Order: sequence, then structure tokens, then C-alpha cells
Amino acid sequence: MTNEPVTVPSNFIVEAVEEDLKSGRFDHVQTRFPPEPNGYLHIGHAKALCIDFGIAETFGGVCNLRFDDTNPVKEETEYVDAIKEDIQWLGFKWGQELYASDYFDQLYDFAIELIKKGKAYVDDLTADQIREYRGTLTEPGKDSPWRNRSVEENLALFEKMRSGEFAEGACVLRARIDMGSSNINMRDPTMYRIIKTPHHRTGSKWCIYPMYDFAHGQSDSGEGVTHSLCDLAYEDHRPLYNWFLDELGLFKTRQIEFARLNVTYTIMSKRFLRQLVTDKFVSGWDDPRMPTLGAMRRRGYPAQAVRNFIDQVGVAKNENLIDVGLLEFNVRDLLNKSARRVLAVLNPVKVVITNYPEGQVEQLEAINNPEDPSAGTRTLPFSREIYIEQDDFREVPPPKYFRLTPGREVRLRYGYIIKCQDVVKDPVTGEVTEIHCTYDPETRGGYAPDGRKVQGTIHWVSASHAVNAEVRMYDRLFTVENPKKVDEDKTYLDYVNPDSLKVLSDCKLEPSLLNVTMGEQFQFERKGFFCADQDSKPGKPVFNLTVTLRDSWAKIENK
RNA sequence: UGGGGCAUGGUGCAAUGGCAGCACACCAGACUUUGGAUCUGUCUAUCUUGGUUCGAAUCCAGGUGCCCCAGCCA
Repeated sequence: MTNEPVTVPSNFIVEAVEEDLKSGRFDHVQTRFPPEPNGYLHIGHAKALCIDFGIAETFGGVCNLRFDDTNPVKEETEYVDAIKEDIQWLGFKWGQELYASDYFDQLYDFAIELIKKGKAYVDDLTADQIREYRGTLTEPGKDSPWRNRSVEENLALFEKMRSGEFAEGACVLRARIDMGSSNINMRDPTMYRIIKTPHHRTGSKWCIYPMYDFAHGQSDSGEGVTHSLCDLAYEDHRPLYNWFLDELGLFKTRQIEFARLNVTYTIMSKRFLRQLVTDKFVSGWDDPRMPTLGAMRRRGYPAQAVRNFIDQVGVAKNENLIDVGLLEFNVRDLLNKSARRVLAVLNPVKVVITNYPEGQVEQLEAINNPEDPSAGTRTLPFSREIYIEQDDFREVPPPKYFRLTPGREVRLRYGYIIKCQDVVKDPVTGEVTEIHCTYDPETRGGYAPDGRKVQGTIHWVSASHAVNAEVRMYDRLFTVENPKKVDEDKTYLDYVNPDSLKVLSDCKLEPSLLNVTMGEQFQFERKGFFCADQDSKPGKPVFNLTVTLRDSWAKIENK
């Protein structure tokens, strides 16, 4: 069954939630997925998605979608729409669609509450000064000279911040905690800063915006989130998260952190992905080589394969670097069961069957999917001139080579057994331009009535019936497993794979592929899985390589 | 030299004081009209030192290594 759900294995988060239910800390479970709409979702987000939605589902709860839109400089509605599309593609259904900006009024009131409690103050220090006063990892910070302003003065100043009387950077609102804390996040963190860029949802209503730390916990709490699941990076922020909830006397959400996903030969950093796009290393966020969900969709990865992959990766707190081969395994595993088989020659060389009658065409029956008998059969035209793969002929065969070579027989899949008699070469380059073969008329369909063994079976396409197509072959985006870890004098850009895209523009496909619909998936026999790209035009399809088939010949040959 | 977190085969995840298991990868073989798929088999691991215990991957103590934190980003 293609869409049989994989049972989600237990993990430390599931256990913690079970414990919370058993102890009575919570009597139900609610989660949220909180992306910032400043870019596209990638495979790393798929892990967070599976955890956030998975925990909710496991315990009969709801997972909300909440956009963390507290910084108008970076955020756009375009990203909101794309994120929703990607989540839906993966098959997740959120409860409410919410925004941190929904809470701006309430957050403002919370800030005033803290000012009145003497727990927040307006600081006139510049950004540079704040950094200086913050101290270092090993030295404590020191108090700002503005730290002890009166409540009245702070209230008045904060109101002026809100009403736009100050320029960006003139001052900020800070929580009054402990400049000597060993946790830097507790050294009077910024709660509000002045930003005069319009917000994608609230426009120019506000010119002060809450920081992540002042918005996230209260947003979670306000919507009744019991378990706020996030990246390990926020572990150091948990004391602050709890501090705000405690000081404000709000419902106490529990934050639990897990290790983010890393995958070999790619990067997850939004900043770096954006650079690959702007510097034209790729054609866009949905370039099939990118680790974004949009790219995977375009490349033909089934959503279920992505989810199965995430389930197999597991959830823990160890830093990890997952072999991209595991993702590819899941893609093949699903596509193998569902994709229709077709014959397609990617790098064609012409074969003339010299003893086959000129002008004759036969229709040969071919199986659509050996893994799925209900997929039925189709018909393939066969004629005197065909194309085969350049790789399937060697004038001088290496050891263990089963394919076509002078004097040897090979089977044409669903066709005839042919024997190579002669080759025609380009007199200048010496390149083989045409291969002359004879066929055995007794072997129609590929069966030898005398029972003789033929080691190789190769795919082919009748020359006069072939559909011309463009096929885009993709390889890993980077040449090293972990582009984040590079030599001192280099950057990840030095490891971009220059051969990650090869466009084959003279491919020959069987006639059934003349009209395909975008996204339709096929197995090109012996080559890999491919899907029709959005760039396809009537009569001139374009295909993306989704993933190659396993290639044990390549292994033998490279030994 | 502050604080937080993490160490199990090549890569991940389990084992919750009692035979270190699963997946992927690898290797070998069977089968095969896809050198695909399928099937079978094999190899490889508890960071280190000490302690507690009949028994430790698990508990305790020390050591080592790696990751994160000094945004008016999230």
C-alpha cells in the first residue's frame, strides 16, 4: 500500500507529554507550528511539522498554525501563502490560523503591566552601548544608567515610543531582570524596538514591535498551547519564556526542545538558501536541487515519502547529519509501487536493424508496472531504426559488461533479441554514430524459443515514433557532506557542485509520453523516476529527474 | 576561563538496572525480459577513568570531545 501510514515511534517528547497527562499538569494537548513568514519551508521544517502535528494527533489534540510575524522588515504575505501551501501538501490540517500580530494590542498591555510592576524600563542606550553593557560570556554585564527610571517616566516614554515620537534606534523597552545572570538571555533582554517599516498585516498601525522572546510565550499561552515544541537553540531562552509567563501570571505552557534536522550535501540556513537564489546558483526557491518543500514537490518527491523519511529519522537531542540516501530510499520505495514504467532514451545513439523490413511497424505489448498488475499494459511501436542509450553499447566492453558490443546478442525490452554486426563512425571524431544489428525474428517479445540465455536487456525507442523531450538531470547541490563545516579560508559557496544540473535536450521518449500532465510521475526503465515539469509545452515535454534507480552496474564498473 | 545541551556500528534512532535491537548504507549470494524490485545471509557500536551493584549503555564521581548562547533576528 502506497499510503499506508508508518507508525510513529515513541520518543522523549511523547514520553514527556504522557507524563504531563498522567501527573495532571495538563488535561489535554495542544501544539502549534510557528513559522516566521520570511522565506520558504524546507525539509528541516518538515521535521518540526511532523513533531508539532504528530504530538497533537497522537494525544487527540489540535495543532494551530501561527505565523511569528514580529519583524515587518523581513516578512511578506507571499511567504504566508507559500507556507500554507507547503503544509497542505504534506497533508497536515491545522486548527486555527493565527498570527503573532493578532496579539499586538494585548502584548502592548502586557508591557505596560510589567512597567507598572517595575519589571520593564525604557533604555536610551544605543545598540552598541547595550552590547557593551551586556558583558561577555565570561564577564557579567552592568546596569544601564536608565535602568532605574520611575514607573511614570517609563510609562510616558513607552507611550511616546508607541506614538512614533522617537526615531528608530532611539530607545527600546527592556525587561528588568539581572545584568549579572550567567544566562545572557536574562541580562535585561529587549522587549520592544522601534521599526517604521509597514507590517504585512497591520500596516502602519504600529511603529514598535515585540521581540520574539516577548511575543512567543504569551502567544502560546494565550491560545492554550500546552506544549511548545521547538529547536534546541531556544533551550537558553526557556528561563526567559517562563519568566514572562510567571510575571504576567499567565497559563504556563511547557516548552520542550529537540535537535533540528541536518541532511548531507545540503544546507538549511534560510540566509544561505536565499543567497543561492539571489546569486543565481539555482533558478529559484523551487529549483529541484533545493532542500525546500516546494523544490521537492516540483522534483516529484511524494509528500508521503518526505513524511516517512522524517518518521525514520526519529526525534532526539543529539546533533545529527542524516544521509540524504535515506530520503532517496523513501522516494524510490513509494514511486516503485506507483510509477508507470516507460521506455525513454536519454543519450541516444541510432541502431539500424539491417534485416528488418523497411517501412514495417509492429506493435509490441509492454507491462505498465510489474509491481501493480492492475496498471495493465500498453503498446510500443517497433521499426527498423531505433534509438538506444549510448551507455548500452561499448565497442570494447569492460569486464562483466552485459550490454551491446560487437558480435554479442542483447535483448530489446519487450522487443527482439538483436546482435551487433557493425558500427559506423564519424570519420573525423571517431565517435560511433550508428550501430548495425541483425534481429532474430523468432524472438518477438524478447523470448528465445530455443531457451538460449541473453544476459543483457536494454531499453529502446523507435526512431520515427520517438517524442523529443528535454530531461533535467540533478545531482547533489554540494560536493561535501556538510557544507556548514568547511576549511577556514572557504565558505559554503566554494563547495557548490558545478555539475548539479545537466540538461539533456535531445531525449527520445516512447510515443505515450507525447502529452503528459504537470507533475505526472514515471519510471524511465533502467534510469530512474522522472516527473513532468511545469515548463512542459504541448508536444515538447520537459522532465525532472526525481531520483535515479539504484545502479549496481555503476558499482561494479567503478571497482 | 560563564551558562545551557549532547556523546551507542558508516549514518540515524531504540534498549528506561537483566541476551545491545531496528532502518538506511555497505559486503556476499539467490532470483530476474529493468544490472530495478524481491528474497537470503554477513560485517561493524555503548567517548574515557574510577565507583555502586549478583548484574551498568542505563545510576554516581572525575576527565575528554562536540554543539548552542554576547541581535534593537527568529
